Amino acid sequence: METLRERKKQRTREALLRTALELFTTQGYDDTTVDDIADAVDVSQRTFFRYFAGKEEAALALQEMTVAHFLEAVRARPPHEAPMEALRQAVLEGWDTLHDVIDAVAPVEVFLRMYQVVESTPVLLAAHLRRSMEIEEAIARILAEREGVDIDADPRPRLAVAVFGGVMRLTERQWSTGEDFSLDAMRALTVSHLEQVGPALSESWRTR
Amino acid sequence: METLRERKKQRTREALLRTALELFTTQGYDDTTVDDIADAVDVSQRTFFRYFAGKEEAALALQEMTVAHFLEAVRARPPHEAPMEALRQAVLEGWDTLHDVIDAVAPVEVFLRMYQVVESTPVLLAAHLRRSMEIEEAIARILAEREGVDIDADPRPRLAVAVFGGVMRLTERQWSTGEDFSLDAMRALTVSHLEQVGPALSESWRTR
DNA sequence: TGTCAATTGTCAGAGGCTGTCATTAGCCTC
DNA sequence: GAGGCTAATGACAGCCTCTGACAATTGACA
Repeated sequence: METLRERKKQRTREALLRTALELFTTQGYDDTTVDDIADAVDVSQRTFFRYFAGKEEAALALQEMTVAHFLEAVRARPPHEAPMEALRQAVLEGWDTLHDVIDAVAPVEVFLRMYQVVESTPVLLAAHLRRSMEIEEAIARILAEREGVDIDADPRPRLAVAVFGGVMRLTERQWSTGEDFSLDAMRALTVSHLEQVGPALSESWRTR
Repeated sequence: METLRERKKQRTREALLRTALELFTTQGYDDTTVDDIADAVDVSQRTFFRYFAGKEEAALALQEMTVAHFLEAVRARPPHEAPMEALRQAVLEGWDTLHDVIDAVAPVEVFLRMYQVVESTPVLLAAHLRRSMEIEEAIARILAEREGVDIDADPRPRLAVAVFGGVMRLTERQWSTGEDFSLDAMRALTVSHLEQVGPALSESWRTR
């Protein structure tokens, strides 16, 4: 944060983001116009669009901050771990260290409430899912490198990530619509779901 | 198709849809405005929005037509099949009988090209993914009923569908970006991917 | 044929987003 | 520290998606 100019820019961006999140979580995403946000920060609407590609980008900014963090966690997993176990541990680690990434911008509570906003706002949920797809591709590449296989010749990296991603998205949904909306609950649900993937894929469920 | 009024409505809707698909597949989704479509059909823009909730709905209309068809295929699977196998057969059956559903509105080629448009247009891809999520919930309910388990007490139906859905979305993506963009290729890729899910989830990939 | 209801067109307007251009304000050099 | 340079902002104007409201049209039906 060198010059005054850069500090001002930083402050404007943070003010815009904080205000946007505040409005999104209190009056909802659709009921918040870009003008509302810009007016509250006392800048022109045009300025908002110079900092964010669109309303969506502001709404998903917090989640985006956790992405790099999670990818790094995957990369840092010890090589002897099996692929799925590495993903599992990386996710849990990501939740456990969420504060380190989020706190500088917003309290974790805002992050959690935004999660619900995303899940309950069709256009945001759609954007979130598309972004998740991109992230899955990135993870598949990390996994392939980790295991020393060619990602274009061997389908297993992308398949493993697709399965993992499917389970994680289900977990997100269940979590955000359930009653216990805490990080602990998310952690527990993740563990539980990953444990039951095996049984769910087994031949028959009736021979339980 | 009783009255003249209803026939006219039907014709207007079909003209709008056909024109929309034509324009989307030739000049792209983003470069096609609703006015373009309405003008080509010689109706007002307002009329377009009376037939379709938005541009998206027109773009995804063909895919939507196959959904009910696929759900029916799942329901029709013999009860002795294991859940995952039932889903697998239903999907393959869906592809094999695509003509029965699509041909009345558009040639299969248009369906295939729209698939590529959807996959390469961010906003459409996002909408498609969100819709896929809703469909997964519907399938999970069918599976739960089939197997006689409580969908809210037993996580296995949703988990199985989440895994299956993850693999199918990967398959869609690989297919739409590959060189062989035929129904046969889709069929083959589906079979191949589902065969390799097991190995991809196994402990280590290096002991191959 | 005349009444009723459904379909459509027209108009106005909100909201997201972009290009353009003038203005402002920080930065840097002499 | 005055002046030139450049980055950031504001102010418009405009396009596109989508919606509400109202009037005009057109099919349905007695």
